Amino acid sequence: MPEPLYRRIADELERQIESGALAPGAKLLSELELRRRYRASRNTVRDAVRWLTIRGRVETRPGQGTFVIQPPEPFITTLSADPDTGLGGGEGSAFRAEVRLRGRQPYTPEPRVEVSRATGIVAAELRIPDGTAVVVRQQRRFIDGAPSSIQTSYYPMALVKSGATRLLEAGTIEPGAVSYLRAAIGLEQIRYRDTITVRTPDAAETQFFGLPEDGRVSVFETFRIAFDTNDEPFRLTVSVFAADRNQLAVFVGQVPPRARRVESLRPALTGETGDG
Amino acid sequence: MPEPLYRRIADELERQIESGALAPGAKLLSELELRRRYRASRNTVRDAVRWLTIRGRVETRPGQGTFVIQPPEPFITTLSADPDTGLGGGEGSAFRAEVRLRGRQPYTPEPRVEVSRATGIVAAELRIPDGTAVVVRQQRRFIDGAPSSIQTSYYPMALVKSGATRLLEAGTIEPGAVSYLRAAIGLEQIRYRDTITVRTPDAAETQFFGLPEDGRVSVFETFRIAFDTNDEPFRLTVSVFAADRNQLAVFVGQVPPRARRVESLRPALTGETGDG
DNA sequence: GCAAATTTGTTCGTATGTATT
DNA sequence: CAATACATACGAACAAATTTG
Repeated sequence: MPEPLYRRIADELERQIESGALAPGAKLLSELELRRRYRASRNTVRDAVRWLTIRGRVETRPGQGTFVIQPPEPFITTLSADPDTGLGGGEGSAFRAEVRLRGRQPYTPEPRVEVSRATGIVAAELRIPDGTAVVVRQQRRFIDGAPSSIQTSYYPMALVKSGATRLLEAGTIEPGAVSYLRAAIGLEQIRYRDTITVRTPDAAETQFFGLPEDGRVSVFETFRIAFDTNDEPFRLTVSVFAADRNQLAVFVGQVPPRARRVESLRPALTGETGDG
Repeated sequence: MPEPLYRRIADELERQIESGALAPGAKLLSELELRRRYRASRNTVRDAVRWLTIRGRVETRPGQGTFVIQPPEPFITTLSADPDTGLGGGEGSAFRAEVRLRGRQPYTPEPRVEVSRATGIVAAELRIPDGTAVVVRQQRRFIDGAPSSIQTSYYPMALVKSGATRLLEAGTIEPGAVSYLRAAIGLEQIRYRDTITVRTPDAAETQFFGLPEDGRVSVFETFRIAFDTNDEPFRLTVSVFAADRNQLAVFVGQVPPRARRVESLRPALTGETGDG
């Protein structure tokens, strides 16, 4: 019946965090002090701290202590297209514009460009045979110096042969690849489809975003297929966002206003909660 | 320099999972067997299993063993509006239609309806004074018997006074509350804004969705504000989705096709990964 | 239905290593 | 270099959940 000791300690610490007695950034008592405070063994207080760590409430730093997590100021990426530019999901210059509008500092180093062969999902979504050459353009994006997202786009090599040669150049394409394709070869993007998933980051993403290695912070992945006027897919863009510092917005209908940052509401489940 | 022992054990087990040697649903060796197999103490083996647990690769069941996670078949909810019905994000009948279209079985018990007072975010987003009465309608949704999402809508009581009395009734409003408001009091929803976040589930959500208690599986939260022709917000809908069994889709542009389920691509970071 | 065996969960103690101040 | 703090690793015992005989 009674909760295990480590949970009682964790719950008590969590209450102190919720109440503000332990503010974001504050240092918890050390393991030895917690051990005395709760008359538990060091392993048990470590279990309590680990529980809070998995829940994303605290982080431990070797040699320093355990600290209450300071949630990063979230950045909102608008997936639906801007009515003026047609850009959405932080494509091209839209990213820097959206970031500056919030009074924050964007940084987008030169994209990495390479040619590889489409396999699996890439080939299937672009409706090209497995092994067909594709241009891969990868853009890293930073906000206020912190890594924010990684965008990887796949274009069939056929587009380059049709005259869109700048796709192969290493520099940024301003204001965006979509505008360039329209200007260069008359390719019109008439619609796109985004699919959003949440998953555990892989090792490279963990490293890039500076996430904890155990994978307790997840990433968003948006999977965008863009179609031309012939209803053919001509671009696949995969964007990966660290979930602890990003939100997504979608506007449907007339005259989109600006997205507002949203705190979580956590609506209470009404009535009895255990009938499922 | 060498990786700690528990990580080496975890990595080896993870490789076996990746390679398929340990298929989804398979039972791992017991802790005692792993202890012999890797010549490590039971605690060290448990650390390895915990690592995989946090990463979402395995789950432990007391008295039974440790099993490779079987990822649930994801369900895709389309946030953008259906061009025919104007419904989006699984509103009203759109949910059951979208589920059936996938050959799966929807279940939506009667919504819970109650009147409470708007505070904080709810009041601010609906632009009504703190403490104003609101109708709260909460809908639980199941797919193939498994809890899938919880939708909570807040309507200003003023709508009821204007004649939309069915908002207070406990039954489902078919085909949806939006159509009803248009028919009953001429209220037209001309646009909405969704904001999507990922967070740790609270206790009630953990219980409803049957998620692990340590909060390692996160939830999506979509925050929808709907506006009428006067550009006034008249509805706030918060939907919470278990992130391990849901994906979201957004269509932008002409003639949305059907969303396709997407496996994660995990695009490799090109070039050196450590310049951040 | 019950008892035994198996398996994970909790808690303690102890020792040593590594990172930071 | 010393002190402090967290990380890793071992051993041991008992509890709780589940399956098996």
